[in-house]
Amino acid sequence: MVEGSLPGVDRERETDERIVCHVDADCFYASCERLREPELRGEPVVVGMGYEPGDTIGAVATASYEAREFGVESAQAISSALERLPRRAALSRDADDHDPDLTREETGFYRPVDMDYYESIASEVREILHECADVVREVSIDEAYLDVTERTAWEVADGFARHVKDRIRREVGVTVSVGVAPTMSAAKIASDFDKPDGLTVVRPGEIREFLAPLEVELIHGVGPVTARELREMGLETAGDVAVTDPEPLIDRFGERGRELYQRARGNDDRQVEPKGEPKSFSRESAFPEPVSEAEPKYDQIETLAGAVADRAQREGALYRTVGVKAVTPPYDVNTRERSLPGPVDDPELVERIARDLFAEFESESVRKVGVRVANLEFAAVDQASLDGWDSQPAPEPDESTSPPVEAGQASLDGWDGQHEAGDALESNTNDASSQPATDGDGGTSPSNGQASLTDFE
DNA sequence: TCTGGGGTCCTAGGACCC
DNA sequence: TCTGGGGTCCTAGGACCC
Repeated sequence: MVEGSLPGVDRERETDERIVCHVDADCFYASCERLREPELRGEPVVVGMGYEPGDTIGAVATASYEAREFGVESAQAISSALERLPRRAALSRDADDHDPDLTREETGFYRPVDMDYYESIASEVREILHECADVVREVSIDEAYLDVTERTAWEVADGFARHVKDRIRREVGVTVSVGVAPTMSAAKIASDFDKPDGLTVVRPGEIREFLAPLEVELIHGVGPVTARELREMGLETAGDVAVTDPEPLIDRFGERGRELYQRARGNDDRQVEPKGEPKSFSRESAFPEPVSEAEPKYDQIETLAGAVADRAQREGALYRTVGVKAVTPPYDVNTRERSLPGPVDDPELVERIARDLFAEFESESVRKVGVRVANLEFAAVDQASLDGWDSQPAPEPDESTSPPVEAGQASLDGWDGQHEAGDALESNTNDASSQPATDGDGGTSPSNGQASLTDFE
């Protein structure tokens, strides 16, 4: 019943009176683990990277509310988490390994991240969300905005939200918190307001009052750095920001300052829109301790380059920019990137460019490395149609599969010794970038290939 | 909090073009 | 060529989010 629109209400609505629902799963990874391991219910559960017994680096991805009571938090290092909440298995397996005063109640369960499984649960949730709304924006695996303007009305919005929550709990088995408000930004804050298993409705006209007492870091987009600066400016709450002179905010934070001011006042005219294609793919990994020797770093760069290129290929993405990241002690993040004259799908080239860009850090102490591809273009075709030209089982460096590579190599002259003297080699990157546009043999380059298949999606 | 991984958006300077 | 203004692309870094 709540899913139908009520007679007489939808015609009169202004566009600025949307009904936006923000749905946020409660400690999603932990809930998923409990789904397949019901013994974990009611127990402290910590899910994270590097949680295979024996791993020493890693961090908390999700801590159940029981685990949070011990001070375990998201993004915490595994070592800190284990100090606050020892591993339950350690208690039972090795009685000498822990404080003898430790009771069962002071230990928790640790599980490694299993994204494939969480993804499968998330897709069940997504299905329900799409049945409940006309427009859904998935923000992450456990979070989405719904525009439900046409499906409900303010008078019954809480019943609608309850219905969404109940369906997800009954049909999937995880709990979510829901916020309903006239704007995305207020809905987001509302879903967080009463977690876990929360339901908060903020009606039009109530936004300012709802936001006013909230600490500034609760505003989306305000992190530790901005929060500290705001406090230095004497602004502690959203209400403080809402009534301050916006000029100093704009001077200090630019566009973000303007936006922050508007958000604090409850103004946010963004519409709920589906997410669109990704803009980049990346992989990174940390060493157990900083590495100075070149070899292990290059090995890792190669592995990551391969993984990133593989991901792009699986997703049907061409990329025009390749980048690397080197994190040096104490925690300096360095990035280098290079753009190619045209989009390619060429794992070998990703590897070569990544190695080349990384050379600068070859002999430096590095604690973490990463590889990234960006400037993506998606071939709007299904995998079967891709088989003909870019999904060969063992892709040969075949000119016909990725013509722009040649131009790319030209821009790499000087390090791989492949160049001959010639016009292309005098070109700088910007000159070279005009080449795809002047590509005369339409149909042979991947970008042309995809253009002709656009209608598939 | 001595620090994991995968993303997004913004800014700012320089190159280059008209 | 003592020299304006606008626009775009590229690169590096930073803040933030989950």
